[in-house]
Parts: sequence; C-alpha cells; structure tokens
Amino acid sequence: MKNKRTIRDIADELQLSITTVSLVLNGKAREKRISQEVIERVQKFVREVDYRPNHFARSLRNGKSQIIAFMAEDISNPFFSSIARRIEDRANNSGYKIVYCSTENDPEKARELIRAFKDRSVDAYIITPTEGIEEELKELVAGEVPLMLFDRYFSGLDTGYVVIENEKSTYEAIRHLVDQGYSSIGFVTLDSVQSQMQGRLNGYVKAVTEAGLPEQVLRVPYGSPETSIVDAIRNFLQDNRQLDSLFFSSNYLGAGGLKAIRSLKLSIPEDIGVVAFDDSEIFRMYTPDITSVTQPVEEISLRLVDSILYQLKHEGQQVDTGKYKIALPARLVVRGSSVKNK
Amino acid sequence: MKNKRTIRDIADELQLSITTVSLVLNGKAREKRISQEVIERVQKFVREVDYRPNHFARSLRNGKSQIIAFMAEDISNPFFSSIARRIEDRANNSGYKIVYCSTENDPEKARELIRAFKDRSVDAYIITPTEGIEEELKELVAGEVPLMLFDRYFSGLDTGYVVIENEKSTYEAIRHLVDQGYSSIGFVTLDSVQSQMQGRLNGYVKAVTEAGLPEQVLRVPYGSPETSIVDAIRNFLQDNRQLDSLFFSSNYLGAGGLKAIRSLKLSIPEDIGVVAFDDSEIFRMYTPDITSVTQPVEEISLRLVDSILYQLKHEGQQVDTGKYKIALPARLVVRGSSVKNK
DNA sequence: AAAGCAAGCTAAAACGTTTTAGCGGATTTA
DNA sequence: TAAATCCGCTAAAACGTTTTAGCTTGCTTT
Repeated sequence: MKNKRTIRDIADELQLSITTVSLVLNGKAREKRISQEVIERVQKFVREVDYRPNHFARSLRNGKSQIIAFMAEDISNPFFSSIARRIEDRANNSGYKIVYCSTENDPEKARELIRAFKDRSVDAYIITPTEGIEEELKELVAGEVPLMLFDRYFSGLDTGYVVIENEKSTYEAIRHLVDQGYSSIGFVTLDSVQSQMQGRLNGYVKAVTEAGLPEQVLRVPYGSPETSIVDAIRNFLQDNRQLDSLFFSSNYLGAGGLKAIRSLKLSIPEDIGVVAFDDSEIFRMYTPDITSVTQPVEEISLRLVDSILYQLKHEGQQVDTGKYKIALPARLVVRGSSVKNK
Repeated sequence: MKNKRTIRDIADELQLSITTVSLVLNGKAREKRISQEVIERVQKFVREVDYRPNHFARSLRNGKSQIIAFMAEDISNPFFSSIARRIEDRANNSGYKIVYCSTENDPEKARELIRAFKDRSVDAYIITPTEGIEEELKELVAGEVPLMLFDRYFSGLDTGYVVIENEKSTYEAIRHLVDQGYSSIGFVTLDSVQSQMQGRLNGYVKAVTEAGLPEQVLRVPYGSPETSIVDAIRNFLQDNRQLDSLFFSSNYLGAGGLKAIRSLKLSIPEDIGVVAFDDSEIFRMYTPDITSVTQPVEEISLRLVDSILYQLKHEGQQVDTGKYKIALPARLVVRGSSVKNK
C-alpha cells in the first residue's frame, strides 16, 4: 500500500523503457508512434496498480507547480471568500490547487507573499492589488506568468483584470436616491486612491453635480477598526444635520454606518436613506433591508478563473491581453432602506 | 534578473563544492565542521546575489512540500473563512503555505480531495470531516501525517481535533431560555449524526428533561437550500403553535429561522425567544440582536495551527496524541432576542 | 617512523520525472 | 543495389537539491 511505485517500477514490470511508459502516460504515445498494443498494455497496468506520478519530480522537470495563488485583501471578508469558493471548483477540475493569502492591504506583506509564491513557482496569480506593488506586478507580467487582478487594477499596467463598472453603477445608485426625493446625499468612502474607490467617487460626483446637489464626502482612513468607522460616521452625521441619505462605498463601511445610524436613533428610510456598495447577508436581513449595489460574484469568479485557465493552456502563445480587461455591470437591488413613500 | 542561480552556480563562483554550500545553507555547517571563514563567505555571497533555492528540487529530495491542506465544509461560510484567515498568518510565518478546499460535506468529494493532496504530498491536514471518510483519515494517521480535525470528530478514530463543548454550551443556552421563562422550547438542527450536532442535541435534551419540558426537535435535511430551510422552520412553527422559543444549532439555520419568524410576523422576543449556535455579524446587527453561543474562533485557529506546527517540527517522534484532543468552551452571549422582561 | 585522528572539505548517488537524440531493422525509393 | 524513409522503441541527460561516505592534509600519539 505505502510502497510508492515509480515509473521505473512500471517500466520494469512491463519490460518496457521508462520513456515509453512516460510517453503513454502523457498522451504523447500516438505522436511518438508507440504501438496500440503497448499503449493499452501500459494503460491497463497503470490503472490496475493505481500508479500516481510524483508531483515533485514532474515539477522539477517542467517547472510547473499546478498551483494558482489567490491573493485577497482579506479572505474572511464574505466578498472575497465567496469568490474563493467559486474559483476553487473550476481550478480543481483542471488539476490546479489554490493557495490563498490575505494581504490586509499591506504592500510590504503583499510583496513578501508574491516573493514566496515566486519561490514556489506558482503557475498563475489572481490578485486584489494593494497600492504600491506595481513593480512586483510588472515583473510577473515580464515573466509571462498568467495574472489577473480583480476588484481594482492599475491603469498604468498592462495586466488582465476583472472589475465592476464602479462609476456607472454608483452613478445609478445615487440617481435612484435623487429620484426618491433625497436631496442631501453623503458619500462615505475610504481614504484610498485605489481604482475601484475612485470610480465610485466619480459616479457620485457626477450624479450629484448633474442634480445640482452639493458634494458631501467622508473619507475614513484605510484599515480603521470597526469602532473608529462607526465613530467617524456618527460624527459625520452629527456635523451635517442636513444629510438625508448616505451612500456607503463598501460592505463593511455599510455595516459600520448602520450601527452609527442606530446609535443616533435615526430611522431608515425616513430620517436617512441608505444605499451600500456590495451586498451582504446583513443587508438582506436588516430591518429595513438595505438597498445595495450588488456585484455579480459568480461571474467575477468565472471570468477570473477562465481567463487564467485559458492563459495557462496557451502559455507561450502571445495572446491579446485586451481580452482580459473586463468590466462587469453591477445590479442595483432596491430594498426598503432607500424607498421613502410606500 | 531572470537567470535563476542554482546552488551549483554558487559553488562554482565561490570555488567550493555544492555540498559545502548546501551545508551552510541548511545550518548544518557547524556540525559538519565547515570553517567559520567559509560559512561567512557563503552566507555573504548568498545574501548578495539573493539566491533562492528551488523548492521542487528540495521537495523531490526530502519529500516535503511545505504545504498544509485546509479542508473546510464551505470556505465561504464566515465561520470557516475566519478560521482560514487566522491559520494563514501563523502558517506563513513558519514557512508553510495553505491550500484550501470545500468539501460541501460530500464524502466523495472529500475523498477525491484527500487523494489529490496525497499525490502532492502535502505535509499536514486540517479538516472538517464529512461523514464516511473514516477510512481515508485512518490512512493518513497510519501514514503518520500530521492531522487535526475540527468542528467535529470521530470518536472511534485516534486523531487530534479541536472542537467546542457542544453539549455543555447548548445545555447552558437552553437553561438560559428556561430561566427567562420560556417553557416550550424547539430545537432546530440538521439531520446529521456528526459529533457536534449530536452534542448540541444532547445538551438540549438534558436541559429540557431536567426542566420537565417536552422535547420538540426539527431536523432539516443536510445540504438543503436556504429556501427549504426557511419553509421547514415556518411549517415547524405553524404546526406547533405552543412553541415560545427556538434554538438554532448553526448560524445558517439561525439566519433561515429569522426569515421564517419574520414571514410569520412573530415578534422576538415576545412571541418567540431565539438563541443560535455560532455567532455571526447578522446576529449582532439584527433587530433585536440575537443571543448566541459564540465559538472562540481565535482560539480554535490557534490551537489547530499550533498543534499542526508542533507535530511537523517533531515529526517521527511519537508524541502523545491525547494532547491534541481539545474541547474548548463556548460563550453564551445574551442579547435581546432571548430576554423577555426588560 | 608508523599509526591514528581530527579538521575541513568534496564526489557522487539519489529523489522520479520528461524529453532529446538516436538505434536497429524493415520497407520504399531511385 | 544503394540510399532514403519509416517504424517502434529506448538510453541517457537534465531538472536542482540533500546527504552519505570518504578523501586529503597535517598534527598528535606511541
């Protein structure tokens, strides 16, 4: 049971050369003109003894690890973990395993992780990039390693990515608030220059400008603990009594915002309308339920992994990178938190 | 930049043998009596050129992958993803990477995954076992691969594990309901013989029996989609009008239960008291907030990864397996959903 | 002066694959 | 009849480590 059989054992037992066995195993038998009889003999035997090739030896020889790295900002965030969940299956089906890690949006940590993955020659990368790791990404691209960014990207870098139409969907969400009669709309975002946050801000600015409303933006420092987020939002509301609605540009800002609103005993949607970017179970269960810009998690995952697998399959062949620059539409799911007159 | 240097190159450039360089690199120089001067020369040079050993070659030679497999039931469930998050850091710090996968509680899938991991010689396993994979686990144990189960375990198998004191903590939760004056307490669980579910059921039975109350149990089929869960719970409530409180034995049963309760327009905690096993953001944010048996996620993770790392470090040495059979206490967090008289 | 020993290093095997280059012999071509 | 081609297979190199066994050299011992 435990005495691992090697390809050499197989060859000996079948009175064949290692080469022949290897060729059959790798499906190159026909092309190398091994006879049908031998092919079948090998296949049958290999099946019988349940021979399993040694991954290390194979990897050493061909430089491939059959591993894909999944670098999220935080794997315990439902947005990332549900993508992780979906990526997993398709990757497994194609013989790849996934190693994950969380950057915590720390460039230093991200760099180290990429380094470690390089050392292990992972075959491909799926990354939510932190600010400041352009150099490392550039090196990956130069090394022709399949790479997809998601959630955000660097416009200056020629990498594949899957993102959301942030500007457009935020614009529509704000329009929705305007249509509902809200006229003093606050925008709560992170103090970050990342592309997805910029896009959302742009959508907001565009919509309020068009509607002739003032811009009222709160920037919470990146990486704040939840209590600080709640405090910041509470202060924002207290300092700006005229606010009649808030847009939260991420799911955890939304969760913090709800706590802040509750602690001020404001009622939703009468005193304050609410829309959040990124759906979550909390928003669906909250009373009232929260209107949100819902990202197509399923499709994001699909596009990511399919792009990666395609690149892996056609490695070396220079493929059109434009094909991998994907912006998906998000859906505005209107719920009770933003509908005044019922 | 991209011309990877090998240990042979280092040796040549330093006019030394491969062996010597390798010994220095692996910290065996002293013991093999390499001179201090040579040691330093090697170390200095290696640092300068930033030599990175080839993992594949090393693995091929010593059979170690420096990879730990993390098999959850579903990585997108917050309970599992937050454990994943915490395990990751400590593992990385010790030079291990983590591959994850979700069994979906499908034994066939679990078996295949274990098989794939075996092929890749992962160095250790952290697993939420599905029913019916005792054989595979037994083989791992026999192969002396470090292994820890969590969330549940098999009492018939001599493996390490980290679980919760399910019976005790459920008992206390039910006692709490009794103390609050609830006298018709329903228990919503999964149709499963897994140890954690058995434990919770036992705790419930013990508490209601002691209090002289009837047992009223709903078993939802494992793997039901959320809508069926909601329906089942709604029917349970309608068929048993006398029920004045419910205990949900998992977080997603709790979420489903809240929806059912809401759809029946019952109010918590007046019409129906609620306690759930396993905390979640939803329970904290719900109105009223939901009393829950909170698992010590941080400590679970810590114990898992520390046990694994310890076993990895002392491989070969027969260690006391009893040491790795860990049952941690859970904390009853009392919130509004189970407190009648305020 | 021969033997023994330690210090300081190294040659080479082994890990298990994939793949290149090529070998005999039979058949076809010129 | 000699040369070229094809068929079916294989020897051996290469991938980059770790580690066992052992080789010099010079010093100490008897």
